[in-house]
Amino acid sequence: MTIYDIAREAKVSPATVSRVISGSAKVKPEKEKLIRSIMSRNNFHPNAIAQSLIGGQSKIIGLLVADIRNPFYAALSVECEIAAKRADYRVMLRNAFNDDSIEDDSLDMFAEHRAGAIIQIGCRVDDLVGDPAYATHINSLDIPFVSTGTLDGCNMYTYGIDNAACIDIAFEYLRGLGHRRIALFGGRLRVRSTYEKWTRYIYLHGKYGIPINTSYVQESDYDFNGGVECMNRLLALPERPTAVIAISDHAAVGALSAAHKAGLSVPGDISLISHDNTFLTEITTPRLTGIDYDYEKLGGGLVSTAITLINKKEPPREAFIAPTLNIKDSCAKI
Amino acid sequence: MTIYDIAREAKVSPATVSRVISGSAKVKPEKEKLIRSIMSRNNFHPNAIAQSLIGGQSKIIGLLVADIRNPFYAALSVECEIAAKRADYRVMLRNAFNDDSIEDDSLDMFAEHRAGAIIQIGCRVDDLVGDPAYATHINSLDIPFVSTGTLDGCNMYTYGIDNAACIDIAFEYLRGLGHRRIALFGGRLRVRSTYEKWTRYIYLHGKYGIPINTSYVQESDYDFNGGVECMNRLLALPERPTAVIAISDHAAVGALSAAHKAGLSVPGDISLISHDNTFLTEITTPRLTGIDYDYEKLGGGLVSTAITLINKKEPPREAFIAPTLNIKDSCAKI
DNA sequence: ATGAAAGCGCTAACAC
DNA sequence: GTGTTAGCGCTTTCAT
Repeated sequence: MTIYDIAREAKVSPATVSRVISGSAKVKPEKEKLIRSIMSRNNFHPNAIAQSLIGGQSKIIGLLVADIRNPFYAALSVECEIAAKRADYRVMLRNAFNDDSIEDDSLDMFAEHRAGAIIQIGCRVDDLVGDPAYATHINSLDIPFVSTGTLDGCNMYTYGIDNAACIDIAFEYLRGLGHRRIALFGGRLRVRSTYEKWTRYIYLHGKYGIPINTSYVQESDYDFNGGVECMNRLLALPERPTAVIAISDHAAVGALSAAHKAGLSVPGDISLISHDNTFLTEITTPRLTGIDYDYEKLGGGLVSTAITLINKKEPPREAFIAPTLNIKDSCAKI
Repeated sequence: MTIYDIAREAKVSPATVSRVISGSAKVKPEKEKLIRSIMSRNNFHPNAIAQSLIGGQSKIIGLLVADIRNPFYAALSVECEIAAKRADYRVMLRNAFNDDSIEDDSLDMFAEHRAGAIIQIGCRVDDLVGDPAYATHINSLDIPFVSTGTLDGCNMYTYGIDNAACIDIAFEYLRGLGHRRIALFGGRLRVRSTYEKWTRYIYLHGKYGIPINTSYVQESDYDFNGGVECMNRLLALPERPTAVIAISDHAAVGALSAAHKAGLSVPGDISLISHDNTFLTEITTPRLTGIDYDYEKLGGGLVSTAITLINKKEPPREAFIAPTLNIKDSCAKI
């Protein structure tokens, strides 16, 4: 079933059928009605492939994420999909699993499908020190590239989160509750967002003249076990912190578990504040207070930046959304 | 950059370039080497759109899930993507969010992209009583349709989970631990998998001559709050169960939380067994014993069924993988 | 308002 | 082994 079949049945030219599909030009109402009825009677679906072949570009946005099983990426991907749909674009999702070769391969796959734009969330765009080869690869594609992160030497656009502000909010909140011995843990310094948070953490200590206890800053994986390990290390300290900022919900849940196992009450004995506000914060006891993002705005911003570029307009090179504090039950006055 | 440009530069015909891209026929090695070098020097990516236009079909498998933020769907989607990639297919993911109109729209979108097959996990293929209109819609597409569920009147293939076996395993395990007052909760009877589990639960009571306490079977949402509510209802019973089978990890976490809030120990006072074995089972205290699925096999089976159909072969109409028991810390001898 | 026809980038059948 | 050529289904000038 093609527009030729429809045209023959409606006794019009294929061009006329095309016009009613795309609405690109006026067609006599009675003809249009006839054509539409023939199309629906035959379950006709215009061939997006043929349509794309003409423009040299498909209405697909390639979405490359680190791992959709991580609730943060899942939440953000969903918002990207919704935003894309609103603009009549579809999302082609790929997981990179922190495997460079999958990441490269995904880029090529998007290129082969002539994606209008590529959005990447996680993996090499998160590195503090970017991989030049990856930047070159991206540049060679000549496809608009948007990310929550950045990559030096890459012609790209960033729509991300204000990481320093995350720490500002968490720190000020804890400080307002009377905390002075505040730890920050989880994550890797080679990840830019984490690096920026750590930097801000140090800056704030300087600002308020609080001495820095280097043991209060701990590196780890971003997951449950990372949180467990960090918390155990902190609890073993001679002078343990009264409050803890975790780099992710997942790590925070691990930290909470470790604290409970050590017989401590949260927030009675130690306050805990998290990042990402995924559903995990709702299923723990106590529920986790944490830094929240407007996922809809973030996903919408990524997509609209991408679509602006597809339309040959110039969006801002960088934009950062402001995080907010979502107060639940895991922090208390000291 | 097209194969024509490559051909001109290599002084061969476009067909020869096509041959080296697809490997569909022998090409003199020196020519092939030259062509490949020209392609890579120019970052040439063969146009998948043009390729698809010929076959009338793309190498895309449409994957329709209820909600990727649910860890069960995320785990399964990932396996589908990996399996598809291995067969040189790409996955186009769509979330339906239990919204019928999005579900229908997604189907049409897949059809427009000439997806080779559609895999659906969740939503209307899970209903005990199928929606005939949806079946008609699927049938009209004339695209191979594979699902973990089923839909009456629909020309489709099922690759799912043996739900009765889930209950067999859980029930036998608890029975072996000495439990006789076993509750089953969560989920909705209008969902086929849940219905099958409930049915099996009742059958097993008959088999062992255990009287059924109708209050021990509770309907609810599949999420955290559903679990909380069910557990609270069970705990309010004059004779409360000694063990509980939750319909999902999410609900189990809620149940655990409710039990703790009521001052009960799990598994000391009450045993808890879950379904799905997502990462949630690892982040609770105690870690949750539960029914596990071989996600890789399930995702692989869905995809290979789809690809078999794409290749005009006939896979089994129905296949069900056997669940297993993953023993952790939430069940104890009575 | 509508039709005719060229062409998007590629593959496959056919010829040599 | 390799070139020629006819489409795949659609959009889009260019006429009318």
